[in-house]
Amino acid sequence: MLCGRNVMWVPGTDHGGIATQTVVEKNLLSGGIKKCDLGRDEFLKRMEEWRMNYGGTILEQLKELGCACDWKNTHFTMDEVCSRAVKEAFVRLYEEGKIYRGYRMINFCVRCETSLSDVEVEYREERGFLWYIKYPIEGGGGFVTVATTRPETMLGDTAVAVNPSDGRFSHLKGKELILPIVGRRIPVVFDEIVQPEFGTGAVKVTPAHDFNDFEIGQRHGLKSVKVIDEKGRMTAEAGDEFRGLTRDEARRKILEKLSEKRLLVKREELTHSVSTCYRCGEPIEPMLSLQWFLKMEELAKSAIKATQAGAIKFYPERWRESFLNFLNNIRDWCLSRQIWWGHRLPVYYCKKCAQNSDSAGGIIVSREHPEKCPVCQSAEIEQDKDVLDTWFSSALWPFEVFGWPENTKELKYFYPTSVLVTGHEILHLWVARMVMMGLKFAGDIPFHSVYIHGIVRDKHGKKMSKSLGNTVDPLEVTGKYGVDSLRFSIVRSAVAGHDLLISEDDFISSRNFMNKIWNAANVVINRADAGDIDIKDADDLSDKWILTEFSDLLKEIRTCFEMYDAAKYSRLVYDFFWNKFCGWHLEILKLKENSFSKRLSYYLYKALLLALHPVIPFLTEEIYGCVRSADDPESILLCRWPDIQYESRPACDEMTEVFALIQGIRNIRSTFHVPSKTKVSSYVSTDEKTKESVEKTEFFIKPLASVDKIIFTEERPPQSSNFATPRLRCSVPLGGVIDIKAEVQKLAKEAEQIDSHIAKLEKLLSNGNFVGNAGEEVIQQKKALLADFSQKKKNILFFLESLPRRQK
RNA sequence: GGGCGGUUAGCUCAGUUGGUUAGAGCGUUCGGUUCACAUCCGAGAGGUCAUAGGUUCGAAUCCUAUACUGCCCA
Repeated sequence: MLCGRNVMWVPGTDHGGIATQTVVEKNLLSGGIKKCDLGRDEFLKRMEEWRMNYGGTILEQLKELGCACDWKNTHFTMDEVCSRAVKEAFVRLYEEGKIYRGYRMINFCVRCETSLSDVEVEYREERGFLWYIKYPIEGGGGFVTVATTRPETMLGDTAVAVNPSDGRFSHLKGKELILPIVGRRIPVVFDEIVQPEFGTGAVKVTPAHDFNDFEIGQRHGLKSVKVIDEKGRMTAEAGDEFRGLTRDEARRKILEKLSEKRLLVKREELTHSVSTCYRCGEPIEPMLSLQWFLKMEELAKSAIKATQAGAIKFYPERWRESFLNFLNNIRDWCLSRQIWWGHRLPVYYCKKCAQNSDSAGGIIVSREHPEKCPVCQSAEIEQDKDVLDTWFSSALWPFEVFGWPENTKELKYFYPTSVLVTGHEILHLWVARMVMMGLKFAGDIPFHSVYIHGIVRDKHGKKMSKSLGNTVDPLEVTGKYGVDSLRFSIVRSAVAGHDLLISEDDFISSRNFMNKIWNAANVVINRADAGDIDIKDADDLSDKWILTEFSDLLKEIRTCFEMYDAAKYSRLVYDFFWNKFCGWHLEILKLKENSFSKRLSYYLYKALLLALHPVIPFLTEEIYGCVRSADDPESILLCRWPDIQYESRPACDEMTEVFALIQGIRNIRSTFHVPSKTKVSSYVSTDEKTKESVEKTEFFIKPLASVDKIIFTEERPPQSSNFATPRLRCSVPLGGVIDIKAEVQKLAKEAEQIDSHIAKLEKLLSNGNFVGNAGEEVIQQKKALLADFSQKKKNILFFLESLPRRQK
């Protein structure tokens, strides 16, 4: 809203480490080039080229959509400012002992050839098999049958585990088994984590390739044998005959051999969840690996505290739970990635020191590339080959874009920022990390509000995807329907917390609305007048009504913005503009000569342009150029948000009666197919006050209802169709076309409906509990409603009694 | 397995702290070439608010259970 506050919308992009590198690698591969052929430096040049060509696409789209970003402050996570911040943050965390290097079980994608953090892993239900394999008991006491979904990992087994409470296996205490094919002697261990219901109740333990097994291994002091390498091939430790095979090849060979040895008992179909890489979809290979980690517990605690204190609000609120749940169960963050595209770790190794001491020796973490080792002065220094997780740099975004670690003017002014708009799928990956890093480095939360938007889907609710062919190219839509239509369509269906389904029909509907706004401008320009007005001078009933309605609208809109409810806002302005402003106000304007009313219409239209501007920027700016006066600002962007406060409830009540009269007559005309050219007469019986309202507005009632005369009389003319409101009776004589029987039926049906309402209300109002418990306002409201119904009933009864009774 | 949503008109959805005669858009039916707009105007039809209980003077709204459905986490 144009309220005169300083706002900065920082646009920018991240480098999308794994995803971007994968795309470029694929492109190169289609030309027969592997990244290793190019070497790191040359490959990074290609990456940079690609980024120059495509990296700005999303920013161009934002521009196309008319987003009011501060383009001069555009950032990229690998630009100078951000890179400096990343190094600074890493070094500080290392110096505090929060960043460490260690052997841990990590998720590894053998296709992307890199480690992944926990949050970068997705689970997918897949149909597979559960194989039952017999492991001979050492000393010839029979077999133990284990069940596994991944037989190829058996080469790395270092134990078989059973639940200690499972009586079926108590005889195995202290026994050893012979690992088939390999021949290794492995112990039977007893561990609570084993579920007796799964498979046979005995599971193989592969500490180097399974998170649970790793823990079992830790508890029972088991060895880890790594049988799959970073490329997804079997290692030397898997044995000579398997070395170099892919996981699938190894699996086939093992199953064959087991079957030959009659150790394969059976195979069952099983649907199980497979962990996959969130970027390429390949199954994850959990493995033991030397990586860099960030300790999260303390960082998470501060974020939890801030969230629980209400410093950060979520829209919709329920995401707060999901957010806290993540923080409460947080694990250390694996920061290193074995790819080339990204921020190289500011970590250096002194070869000499490393040789002379254990693995922790020789590590230098520094903002600058060190010339020589601070310990041994050797110049044989090598930077770590890995790069940082992209999200590490994204996590610093809210303050790095303002020049952190320098305490710049912008940082002081704009931090903490106000609102982050994002999708729920990166609530953990990005939002949580920004909050933690913001608290850690900028000393405060990065934003007070997080708005979670839905995902755009097609009209059947399917996620848009290129393979399904149901994607919508925004530029195609804007070319066809205009940017404003696209914006309006999306915003109108963007109800917080819901995915939005959009289709061609929505764009058409929005386009029609744009057309309506444009056409209304014609009416205003041709029939209304520019010029100053004081709304307090409003005297005309319909003017007072539209002013009240508009004032109400502005109030509601303000609430919508405060609640980040853009969908409701769009609906409100749409409804007001189309139905109230165009449907009634402009139609009435056409019939007026009053100079105040003409100026008011012009004034209101201009204010409406402003109210529509946030979602319809281009069209409103265009029309503004046509309707602005010499004193007005040059652009609608420079205008103040309209501040119209006006209230006349009596005028609204009177207009309600007038509208009901017009609609009642139109209804009758339509029912009897009276052509619009044919004028009818209307006989109205009403109270003195309503009579005055009708007289005041007769000049538009007549043309809008196609009525030539309005006669005030108690009489009901014969051969007429009739309708009633609480305050008036109206009869329209139509001669022979009237079917008395149908007329009676119509009125009787309406009377019946009213009776049921009256009965309910009477019951309610005679209930002592209601009168005792309900608020005074509600009671008055119900009484008024009952009075209205009773009046209307009376009016209908009048008609029924005066109509000729025809029995049968 | 744990957690969080959703279920309202043919379709897509609104419905704020319990009190409106349950609404909108699209679709549908009928009628319209009045000089802003057929990308339009007017009028209508269409809902036992998933089901079963409960709380309450009063439930689409709160509680419990069930069914179907979606998402997240393990």
